[in-house]
Amino acid sequence: MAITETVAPATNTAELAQLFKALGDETRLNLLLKIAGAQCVDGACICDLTPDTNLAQSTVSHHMKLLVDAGLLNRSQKGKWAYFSLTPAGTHLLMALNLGPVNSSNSCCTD
Amino acid sequence: MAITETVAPATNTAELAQLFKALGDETRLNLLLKIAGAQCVDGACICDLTPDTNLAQSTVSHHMKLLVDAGLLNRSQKGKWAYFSLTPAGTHLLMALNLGPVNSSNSCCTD
DNA sequence: CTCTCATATCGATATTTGTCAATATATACT
DNA sequence: AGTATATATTGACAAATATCGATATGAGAG
Repeated sequence: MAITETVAPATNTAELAQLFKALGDETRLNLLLKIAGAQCVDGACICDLTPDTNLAQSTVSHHMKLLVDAGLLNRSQKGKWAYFSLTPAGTHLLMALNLGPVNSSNSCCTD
Repeated sequence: MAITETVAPATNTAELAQLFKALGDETRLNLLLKIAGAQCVDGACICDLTPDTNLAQSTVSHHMKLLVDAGLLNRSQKGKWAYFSLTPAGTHLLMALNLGPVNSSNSCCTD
């Protein structure tokens, strides 16, 4: 049995568990899903994401780092802002789980 | 965006996070995958599963409970032994993630 | 250069979680 | 009944984690 390399960046159970751990927090899961929903625009910056959470900015920043480290999100600096978007692996994972607006036709922008 | 009911027993982000939390521990993940691999036979009992883990019996029992509570495993008592097997949701989830020996043709027993 | 704003990092703390040993429960077997 | 075995539950403890406030970093703007 091969741990899939198509769905996740994980190659063994330890890494796979780490990936699920990243998803296993409601705050992070909501952040991820919100970013998945923002794929049509430009991604999302922490300033956009923080208000919904009712958490401190530092806490949100910490969660984002975990999601990036898990290979689910990309981080790109644009001026003062840090924008986050799904990695291919993250997109693939959400698709496999039927989560988020990114489905088989990921042409949400061209509609 | 609807949280899928096809892949997971979860209906909202809190439950979904709980599901991922159940998967987000290497011990539990290994237990789950081993049980997935034992689907051909009769499921697996804790006495079979415990030795591999190098953990106390009570710890394994505790993890099994979490996996059952997450909706991933069924528990059935057979005499003195408790046997565990994947729920349909658990099977579906592993298939979606391309994990375990249970793939699109789940006819592992008839081979 | 200085000031401001967005984000990251650090240190501290409260909560959660994984683990074990001990005990309880429940199911056979004699 | 009495014993042995398989699993669950309980209580305790250590490690991990989520959170915050304070501070640091870094990138425009004036």
